[in-house]
Amino acid sequence: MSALSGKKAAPARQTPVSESARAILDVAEELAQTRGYNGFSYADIAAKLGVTKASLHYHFASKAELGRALIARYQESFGGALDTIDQAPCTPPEKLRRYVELYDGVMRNDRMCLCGMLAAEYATLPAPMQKGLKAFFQLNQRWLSAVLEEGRKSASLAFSGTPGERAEVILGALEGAMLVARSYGNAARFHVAAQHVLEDLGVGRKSNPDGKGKRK
Amino acid sequence: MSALSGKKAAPARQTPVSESARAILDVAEELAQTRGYNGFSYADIAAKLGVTKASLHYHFASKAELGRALIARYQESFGGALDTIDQAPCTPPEKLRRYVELYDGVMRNDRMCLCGMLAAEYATLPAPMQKGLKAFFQLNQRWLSAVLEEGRKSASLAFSGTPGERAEVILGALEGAMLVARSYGNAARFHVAAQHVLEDLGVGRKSNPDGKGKRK
DNA sequence: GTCTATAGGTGGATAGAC
DNA sequence: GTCTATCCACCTATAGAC
Repeated sequence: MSALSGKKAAPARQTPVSESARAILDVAEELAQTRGYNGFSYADIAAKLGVTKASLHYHFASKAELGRALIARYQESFGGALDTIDQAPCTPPEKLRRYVELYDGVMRNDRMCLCGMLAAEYATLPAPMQKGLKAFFQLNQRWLSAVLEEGRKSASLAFSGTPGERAEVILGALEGAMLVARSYGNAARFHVAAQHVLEDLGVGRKSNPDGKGKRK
Repeated sequence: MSALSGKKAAPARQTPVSESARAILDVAEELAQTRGYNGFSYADIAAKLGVTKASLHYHFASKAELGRALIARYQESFGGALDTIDQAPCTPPEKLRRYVELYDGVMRNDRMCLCGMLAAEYATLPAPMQKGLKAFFQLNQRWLSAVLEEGRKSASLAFSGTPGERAEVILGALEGAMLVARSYGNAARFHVAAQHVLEDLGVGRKSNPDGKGKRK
């Protein structure tokens, strides 16, 4: 399964790593998304893969390096998904719906956004991972800002404040909904919350794909 | 300093613990709110207090017990703050403003909500702590639901969906804004995001305390 | 590339003196 | 209540054989 929902968004020349390294990253990613960076060890990964801890160090010399690679691959994968959305000829509301679907897919997988998870542990992370998190959130914020601006111009989206400010609200709302849903609710409750976030922007349901109609 | 912003909301008969236990909880709380449950150790607390690890075990036999007490005290403190808001004669919009101020205070203290932080590590926490988190989020959701329902009846708040659903959106948005702000932005950016969350409900700025005027 | 073996450190936790 | 001393499990990481 891909790093995100499962859709392979173009072959996407991922960071050139061996097949073994990819398998390690897959397991580490799942552990990081469910238990956090400080919540798993090389022993956990080794056990799941049926290898020894020492062999992991051959591919990733340190846990810090593994963590850095984890974020880099996630960002690449997520960025690819955003590119795919941009390449499809669709309206700003439809773009936002697809954006939310990315998060929906993660939740249905019983995980939460890798970077949202790691953001909680920010103060304990090595500097390269901290930089990676900032870059990931900026990537999201930039993409959302562009979509919001386009939507405002075409009157297909309605919101107060600047596109940049609103992008931050949306990003926070989705990350937070995942965070809370994992302990308090579930994937279905996340979906409901996410739909309300879309509604607030004037994005209708799928039965209204042009997004012109607002409810409330 | 109190568990929250700093306002002492009534003497609030906190869980009956010794002065030493209180000091331990204070330090542990700060560490948990900045580094997470898996991001600090008894050694960290002992160092900050100038005592030995062994003496900590006298007050809290296990880290799991310390974590449980941490959440219990936080919930008690937070619940007290909500009671204080309810006892003051103010409108639903004003109640929400004060609710957001609680979170603002936490952020200005360079922390994030204890339970939002621990929610990320949910899968790694002992069962009593998991139950505590659920209870905290339910407390928030119930309180917000009641305020939203009251606001809808008096037409001082406007929102789509049920009060319960909207409460979840608000809670997630605030928790997520804190989460993201700590790595990507700062307390000031959290404040901006939180104000937009209020605006979306038709809550105006302080210059308009009755909350009747909505913008955009 | 993967293994065995181990180093060196830190985690939570306990026994028993004071 | 707090200390010293210690236990043992686990952590990341390395050396060197295969």
